[in-house]
Amino acid sequence: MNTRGENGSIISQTGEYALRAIVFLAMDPGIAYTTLQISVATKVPGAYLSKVMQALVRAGLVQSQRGFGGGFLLTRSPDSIALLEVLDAVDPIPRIRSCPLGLESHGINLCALHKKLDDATATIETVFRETTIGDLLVRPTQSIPLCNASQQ
Amino acid sequence: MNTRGENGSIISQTGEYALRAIVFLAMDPGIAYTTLQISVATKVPGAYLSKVMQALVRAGLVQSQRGFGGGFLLTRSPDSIALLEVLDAVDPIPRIRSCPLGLESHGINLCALHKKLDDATATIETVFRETTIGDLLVRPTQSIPLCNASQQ
DNA sequence: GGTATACTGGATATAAAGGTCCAGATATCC
DNA sequence: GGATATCTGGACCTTTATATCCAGTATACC
Repeated sequence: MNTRGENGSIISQTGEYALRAIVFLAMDPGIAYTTLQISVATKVPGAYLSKVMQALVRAGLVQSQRGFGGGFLLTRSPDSIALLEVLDAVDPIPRIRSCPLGLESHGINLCALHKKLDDATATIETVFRETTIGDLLVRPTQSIPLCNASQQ
Repeated sequence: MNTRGENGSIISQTGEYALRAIVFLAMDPGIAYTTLQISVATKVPGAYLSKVMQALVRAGLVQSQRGFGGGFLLTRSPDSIALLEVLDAVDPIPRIRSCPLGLESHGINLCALHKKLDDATATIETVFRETTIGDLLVRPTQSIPLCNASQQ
């Protein structure tokens, strides 16, 4: 019913865009990049990226600077930014907090289903909480990752 | 950018509907239930559930019977149906198979990002592959789960 | 101060997911 | 064989996520 032709990820397209932008900025901490520069490098539609960056600024993850020489800049060290924070800034991972069916007449087994679904959600939430942007950066001293192998 | 007010799950709304229906049918294997009955019990919009059931029939998970006394029926034992099969029937979990940016000029760090995202996806895919509908059913011999506690 | 650069925020457009409706096809019962 | 029950499939509507556009504002340079 849903082809998911474009997105192709468990997180929203917007969430992915936000992560791409933050990772890109993290590659040169201290240097400001414009929306256009980030857009080209990360292949995110410029006009939409503009909205995404605004959300990241509001969340305090990124600092903006207008005018000539302006652009966007991380406010913190990449090692201190969890992937989850970035996702939360634009599109939080939805947890199942109450039974979607209501309590009255719902079967106990459907309850077990939602427990399982939320457990799975909690698992990836934990992964994203414990992984930082810094973890994704390839340092010069480290070996080159299997980039070609895992993509082609 | 996305409130996700309704769905509230890491899988699509449609995927959740499909799971609810299958779990419901699994509670009484061998008995046919109509769209209306399933709809009421699982609180899935009837007209839409009709579409979801069609997909489950096409996938071979469910058998349909028209006319008086008809309805839907599981084709297999609940213990042999993985959650992943149900999701695949309506809305497969999207894996990241190739770099969303293309290879040429993309940063190696964005590659690491997608690797991480796909790893997380693979994790929940595995959970859903190894959990069966039967696992969600509460047998009479088992104790009552913490249904009220985890929902209200 | 004028000009060019760049973010901000609101309005609007497009695409996809979710949802409805109904005529048609089968099946059962009497 | 008529009446009723039920799934099927196509057309259509609604809502949400994604994406675009542009006027406004702040900043830097000369």
